Amino acid sequence: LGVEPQEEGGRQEEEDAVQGMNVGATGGLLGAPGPQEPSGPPPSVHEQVVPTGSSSSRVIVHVDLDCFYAQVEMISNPELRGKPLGVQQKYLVVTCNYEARKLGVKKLMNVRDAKEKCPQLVLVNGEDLTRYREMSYKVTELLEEFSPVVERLGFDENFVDLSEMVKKRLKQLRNDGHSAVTVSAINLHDILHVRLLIGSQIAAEMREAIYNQLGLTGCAGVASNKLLAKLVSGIFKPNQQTVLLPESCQDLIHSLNHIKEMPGIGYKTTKRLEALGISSVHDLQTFSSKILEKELGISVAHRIQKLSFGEDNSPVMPSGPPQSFSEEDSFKKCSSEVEAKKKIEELLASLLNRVCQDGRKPYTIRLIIRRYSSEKHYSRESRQCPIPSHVIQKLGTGNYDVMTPMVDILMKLFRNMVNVKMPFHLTLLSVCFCNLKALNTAKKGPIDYYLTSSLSTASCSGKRSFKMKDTHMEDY
DNA sequence: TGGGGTTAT
DNA sequence: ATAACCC
Repeated sequence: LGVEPQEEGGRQEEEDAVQGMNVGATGGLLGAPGPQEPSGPPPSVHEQVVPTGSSSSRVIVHVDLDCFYAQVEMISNPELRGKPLGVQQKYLVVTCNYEARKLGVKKLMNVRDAKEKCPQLVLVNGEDLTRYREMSYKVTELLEEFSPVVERLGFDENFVDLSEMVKKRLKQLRNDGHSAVTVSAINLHDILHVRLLIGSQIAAEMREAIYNQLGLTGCAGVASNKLLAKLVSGIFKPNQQTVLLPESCQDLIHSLNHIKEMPGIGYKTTKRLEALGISSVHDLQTFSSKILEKELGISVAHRIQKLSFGEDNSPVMPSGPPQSFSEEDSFKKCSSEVEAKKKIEELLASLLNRVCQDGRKPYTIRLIIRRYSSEKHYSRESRQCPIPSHVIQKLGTGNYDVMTPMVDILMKLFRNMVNVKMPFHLTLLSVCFCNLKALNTAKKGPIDYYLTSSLSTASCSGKRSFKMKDTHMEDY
């Protein structure tokens, strides 16, 4: 984008800009929030300025944790800090810390290649996602304290709609008597900037909170929509943040070297676009809408062509609790029913623990397989069915065996997909619980809710459960 | 390519 | 149930 990374200097420039509008008296509006000096992440803030404007009135932040799994591992075992660290799943290094990246290790690199590039590389197994998942939700919950509208994207990214928060802070600034906000900034151009800069200050506060409370560093991008916020968060990479002012929008999207880098344009669409001779953002912007609609369907065509202009009106959807829980395992070969059953039992056992802790109940169960095929990229098959109501009822109640009926169901689904009388070769098994419902389907008053919820937590965790149940009942 | 997730059709 | 997308 023709903008140099800025450390302290970048902050100075922005403080100047803000003070020029007379809101600097709020103190460190953009830079380091006050006395966080030695421990906090350097809240470097960058600002792009170039002409042309597309402007909705939202303020969105995209928060993206740095090499998340590796950070969690370094928190679990501080001895790993300072060493090149990779997180391994099967024969892949799925992510690695920045020490490892400096030595040439890349995400999703083969373990052999990684060791060759970097013999000192320390590897930890990351196939069990439990700790990552838990930390991930802590981050989301922390962000929800700032503003309730938080959308998760994977385990390490979150969008937050800051529009309401920014509105409140602007109002507060006016009440505090910052006349420029009421008088000079009636200028529409300036007020857009001010709102984004306030968003950037909130982003710095979010990163600071994530670091102080959870020990994690990450990047943030602030812009007027999700697409732009996401793209801009990746400009200055570890532990920095960037705000996109509207005039820089076109520069940002044209900094993409290929349409495949556009979030929302995936593998398949990229292939189809390339077949039409479309490879750059400019190609997509100028391509005939009519032909694009015919090739991709009106919905996809319209959406991705908007994306190519940096336009994205999709709302930040509050993720809330997960819609599904699944566990999967991949392997070189599974070719017998007994073998499959063992693996399915393992997956199911972990899932039952998770679903129990969640408190809600799944009404549907699904089994997913991947068959071996020598070069036919990717394809999974699945079978699902309702979970019988008598099994659902036993779900929270620890002393009844829920494994046996569930395994029976799963093996029926298995035999429905795989003809076990013929040779087969599977490379993946996965079990998924979905269609989750809160246990109090008969929604009465708050009383009813409180009772059912305490009973379920109680039955979930063994010995403590009765105590918890009693306490709750007495409290009530 | 792993071990997850989501929504649309 | 699958296909597309995201990490």
